[in-house]
Amino acid sequence: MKWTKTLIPTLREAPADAEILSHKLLLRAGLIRKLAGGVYTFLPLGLRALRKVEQIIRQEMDRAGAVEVLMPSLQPAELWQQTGRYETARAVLFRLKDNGGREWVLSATAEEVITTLVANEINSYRQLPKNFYQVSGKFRDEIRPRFGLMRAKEFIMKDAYSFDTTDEGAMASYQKMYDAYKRIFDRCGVQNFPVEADTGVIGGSHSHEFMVPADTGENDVVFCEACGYAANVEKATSGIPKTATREMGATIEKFATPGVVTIEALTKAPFSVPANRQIKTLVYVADSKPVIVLIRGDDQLNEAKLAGVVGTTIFRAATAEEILPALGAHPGSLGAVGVKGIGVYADARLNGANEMTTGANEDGFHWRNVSIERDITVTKWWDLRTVSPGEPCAKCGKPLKIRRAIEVGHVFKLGTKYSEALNATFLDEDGSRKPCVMGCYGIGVTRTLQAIIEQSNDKDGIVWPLAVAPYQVCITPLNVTADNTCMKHAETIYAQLTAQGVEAILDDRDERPGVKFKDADLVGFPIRVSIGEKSLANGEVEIKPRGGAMTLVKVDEVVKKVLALVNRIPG
RNA sequence: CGGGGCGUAGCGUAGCUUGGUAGCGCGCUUGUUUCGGGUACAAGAGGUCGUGAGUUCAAAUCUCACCGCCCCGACCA
Repeated sequence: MKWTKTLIPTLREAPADAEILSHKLLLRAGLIRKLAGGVYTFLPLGLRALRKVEQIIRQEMDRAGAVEVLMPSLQPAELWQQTGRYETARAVLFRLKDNGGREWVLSATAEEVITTLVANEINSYRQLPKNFYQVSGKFRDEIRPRFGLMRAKEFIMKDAYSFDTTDEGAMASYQKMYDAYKRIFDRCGVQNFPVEADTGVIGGSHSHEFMVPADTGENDVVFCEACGYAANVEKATSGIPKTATREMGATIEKFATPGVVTIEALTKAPFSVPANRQIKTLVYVADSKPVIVLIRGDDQLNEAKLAGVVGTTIFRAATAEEILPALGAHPGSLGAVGVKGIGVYADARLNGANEMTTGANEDGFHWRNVSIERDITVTKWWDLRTVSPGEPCAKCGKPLKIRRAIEVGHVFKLGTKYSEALNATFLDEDGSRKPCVMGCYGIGVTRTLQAIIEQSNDKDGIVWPLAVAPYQVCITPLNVTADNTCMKHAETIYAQLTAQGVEAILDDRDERPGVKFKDADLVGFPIRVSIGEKSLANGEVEIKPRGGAMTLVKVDEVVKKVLALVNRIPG
């Protein structure tokens, strides 16, 4: 490809609406342009890089035994109603009506469609297991698109769905995908690691997210350097001790605490109750019903864990106006002592705790000497607290750390939720009809592309891993007039490399060398071959790996050297 | 949706407080120059100042509404 034939609109300055480095580089290097918030056009170079990522994904999915299909983006609303997700996923679904008034949704994911297909086409255990995948546009009405491709309203996702006859089979399918994901991200040249992930309201124990470490990531990952434990903070647990149980005896007692409405205030004189002897009482509204959440005064609630126990993600903190009639006091004086008729979910760390202090549901009063077991009716004990850095690892006891990361992939064992709802059943060997055991596996393709850039750059621009670079080699003649020797050599080298299957771009712009070098660095081509009159006088041209040192090679050796570089660099 | 901020040429921005000729850098066009890391000089094109209403003799500037965009929070590949 010749530079002047394609479109590479590089920018010296980044548009003001780009905040993080990878987003700025995507724009500055001329890879994408914004059409609207969270909606982007891929320009020729961006598309080439995207296709590289997709191709790696396809190869590894095929290798893992999955088969590619392509499902429609337009899906009938009834299908989503059958699984209940028309309501539960309402917030992110793009919904529309055709001119006849029929309701549709734009594909946010494809469990309904693929499960319907399997329900219709697969009848026997002899046809299983199967794993179908696709690479396609997905639409989510994100509450807040941000960071360019990181969180977009329209994006490219690889989604795969496995169907097995047994739980063990499903686990094997899951493991295949887990292994394939590791290979995919490694081949993309991006640092990555799997973490245990929250399974949300579907439940189950098997879900991993693949993370790319980055300070601009939207996920907090808890990890242990000593034993390798790693989990999304939404899921992570630690070996932190439970609250000490003291000698029983003290009787529950109400005391006046005028004006004290925070944990912090109660730790001070004259009360001097340490935060770890207080019970924090939070009120949430889940599925329009109030629920009470109890955690220790010095702990933080983890809302993802709360979602797991209340069985819905549709919840929010209750307002003071809702709390007053329910409990009889304002936030700051709340407690669960004697409360009945409202669900009370207590963090496991409080199990067995006594001589605790908590609000009395009477403004300006607290209880002391509360024994949870004796004084509070707990609906369910559950892990509800958020792990903090430095807490001991539950497996090995060493201190845990937390870091930010970008989620690029997610593998999930689904079970039979969808196959039951949509009747994806098969006849087993013994003649009995059973629902398929499913798994689903997603990779954010466009997000992965940006994560690679976020991780792989320097002050001059992108530093593409060879495997995903839009072009492997940029040939830069410093003089482009047609009869000039630089240009003639450039054309020859370009033709030879192309004939050898190397993806090369020839910068035939009549620009000053500085401009060409800056642009080549900004775009980040892994190898640059520069052809100038000075070195040509010695029969030499330059080879410079991006971010590496330049070497001079004889003109007739350059193709061989470049081929060696292209083959040596992993990918 | 809650909180904060911003909309002036393709990009980055000044001007707004205190109303009166719309300015600068980059990019773009033409010419000269330069020719190994964003050359220099000159000439030029390019603007509904987000949209609409209001106040005023006069609005980029003041008021109101709407739209769009960005950041923090809830959602997720």
